Amino acid sequence: MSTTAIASNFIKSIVEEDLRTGKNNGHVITRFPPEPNGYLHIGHAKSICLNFGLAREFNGACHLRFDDTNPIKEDVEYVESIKRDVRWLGFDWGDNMFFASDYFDQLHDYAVALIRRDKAYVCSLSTEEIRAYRGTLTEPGRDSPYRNRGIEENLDLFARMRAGEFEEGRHVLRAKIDMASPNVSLRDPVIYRIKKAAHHRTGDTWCIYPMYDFAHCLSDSIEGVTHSICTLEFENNRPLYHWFLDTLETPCHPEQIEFARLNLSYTVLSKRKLIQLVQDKTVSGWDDPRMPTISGMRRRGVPPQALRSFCDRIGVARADSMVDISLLEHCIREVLNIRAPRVMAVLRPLKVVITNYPEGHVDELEAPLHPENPEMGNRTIPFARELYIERDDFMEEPPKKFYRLAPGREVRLRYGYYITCREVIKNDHGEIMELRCTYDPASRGGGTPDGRKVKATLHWVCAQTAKPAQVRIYNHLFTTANPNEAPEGKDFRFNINPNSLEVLEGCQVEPHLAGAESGSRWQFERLGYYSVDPVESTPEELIFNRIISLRDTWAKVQAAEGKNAS
RNA sequence: UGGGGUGUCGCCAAGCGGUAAGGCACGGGUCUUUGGAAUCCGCAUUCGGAGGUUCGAAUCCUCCCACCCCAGCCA
Repeated sequence: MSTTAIASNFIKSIVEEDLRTGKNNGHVITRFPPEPNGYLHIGHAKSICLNFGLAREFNGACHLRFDDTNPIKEDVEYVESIKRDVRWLGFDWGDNMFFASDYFDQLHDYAVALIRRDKAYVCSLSTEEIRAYRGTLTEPGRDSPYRNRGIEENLDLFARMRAGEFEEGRHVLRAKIDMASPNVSLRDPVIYRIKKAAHHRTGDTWCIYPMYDFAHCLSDSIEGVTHSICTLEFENNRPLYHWFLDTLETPCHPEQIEFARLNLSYTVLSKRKLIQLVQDKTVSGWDDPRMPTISGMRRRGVPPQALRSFCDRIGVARADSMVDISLLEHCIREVLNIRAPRVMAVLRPLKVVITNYPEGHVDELEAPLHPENPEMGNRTIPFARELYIERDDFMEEPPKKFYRLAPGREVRLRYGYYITCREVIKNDHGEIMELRCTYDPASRGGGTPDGRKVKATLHWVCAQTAKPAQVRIYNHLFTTANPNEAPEGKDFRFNINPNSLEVLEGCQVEPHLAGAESGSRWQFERLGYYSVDPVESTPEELIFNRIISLRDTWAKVQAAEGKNAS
C-alpha cells in the first residue's frame, strides 16, 4: 500500500504551472472556508484534503476560515466541531484560523468605497420587488428605481442602515453591475442586508451583514489566498468574484477554481438533509455512527487515514459523479487490516459442551494478536469444557457448499482444538439449544500430528470466562444507491433503511477485551472490525460498534445460491 | 427556450495529435489455522452521437444529444 503517490489532478496542475511561471512569488495559500452552520461530512473531507494537501505538498499554508456572515444560522457549537474534525483528519492550520467576521470593519469600508466609486447603491425595493425586477433566466432584469441615487444619499442611507435606523428588509446595499446580464448573479447583487440578530462572535456590534459573494473574495484577498478552491455550483459566481476584486483596490487577486463535490452512494451529503435526519431523530445525532459526518465516522471507529486515502483515490475533477461506497469500505478495511489486533467474539452464541473435556479444567492457550505482525504480541485465551460458537457456524442439514460445523463433522476452533459434533440438543420447540462435541487432545493449538485437514476454522469463546457485550451493527442509512431518487411526492427520506441499526445483546467476547480502551479498534476474527463506543461503552458494560465487516465470500455464495433457487 | 459547465469500462479517473494508465467492483486461479489477508490472471479494437481535418483523432473543427448549475436580503 503506497500512500506517497497521490494522483495528480487539474488543480494541482494549475498550482504547479503557477509555481513554474512564478505567478504568486512562489507562494501557495489555500483555504478551507466552512460556514459554521452544521457538522462537517465526508464531502468536506474531500475539500479539506485537497486544500490542506496542496499547502502541504507545495510548502504553502492552508487557512481555516469560517464564513460566518449569516448570524441567524451560525453557532459556536459548529465552529468547535469543525476545528475538532479538521484536526482529527490530520491537518493543522497553525496560526491561520480566521473568521470572515474578523473582517467586518474592512468589509464595511470596502462597501463604502464601492459607493464612492458609484459602484453600489442602497436599494429600497422589497424582497418581492427585487425578485420581480431581476427578470428571469431568459428575460433581462430592469433597473431598480433607486439605482441612480446620488453617492451622498447612498453614503447617508448606508450609514443609517449600519446605525440601526431601519427595520430588516427596508433597504439593502447592492452592487451596480448590469441588470441585463445573462448571468443572473451579475444583476446588481445584494451585498449587505439588515439583520438585527446577535452574531456568535461580534455580538450586537453589527446589524448589517455582508453577503457571501462580497465577503468571500475580499476575505481571500485580505488573507493573501492564491488559489480559492470551491465547488462547481459557484462557477456562476466567478465573474462576480472577479468584479469585486477588479473594482476595488485590494491586496491581491486570487484565482477561483471549481471542482465537483463528492456524492457517495447509499447516503446523502447535504447539510440540509443531514440536519433533517438529526431533527427527525432518524439518527441519534450528528455523531450517530451511521452518519456520513466526520464525527459520525470517528465515533464509529473509522480511522482518519482511511478517509484521507479515500480522498486521494476518488480524484478531483469537474464532472458530476457519485462514488461507490464500496471504495470507502475498501479504504477502511485496508487500514484496519494492518493495524487492528485480532480477537474473538461470538455475536449470536450457541453453547458447545466438549463431553470428553475434564470438568472444571481451564486451559490457557496462546494466540497472536496479529498473525502477520508478531510485533503486536500475543494474548492468552482460556479454553474449557463449555464454549460458545456462532450460531451461523452450525447447520444441522448443511447445503453442499457449507463447510462449517454439522452433525458428525470435525472443524478447528481457532488456536484451540479440533472438535467433532456428536449430538444436537433441542428444546420443545425444536430450537437448537446446545451442541455436544468431542475434542481431539492432540490438536491443541489447532494442528494435529497426523496432519489431517479440516475444511473450516471457527471462532469461539470460553463460556465461563467470556465477557458479555452489546454490539451495534450498522448498515447503509439508505436502501438505494441514490436516495434522492424518490417516487412522486416523496423525498429522500422515503429511502431510509429501516434496518440501518441492529443492536445485538448478549454477545460474548474473549477476556482480553475486558480492559479495551474507549475508541480502540479490533478485528473480531472472521467477522469484521469493531471499536469500543467512545460515548456509551463502560468497563462494566462493553459496547462495540461495527466499523465494517470483513469481505464475506460465503455471503456471496449464499446470495448466488439463493438467486439460483428462486 | 438565456448564460455557465460536464460527458472515457458497472463506479471513480488518467489521457492534452502517435494508436486507451490506475483504483474500486466483478469473474477465475494459487496460498492459507480468519470462506479474512496476500498473490496471480481476466475485465473499453474503443472514448455521448454523427460528420469532417490529418499518414494518424478520446485529443482539432462542425452539428446534434444527454445531464448538472444559476432567477435567496443562503453559502
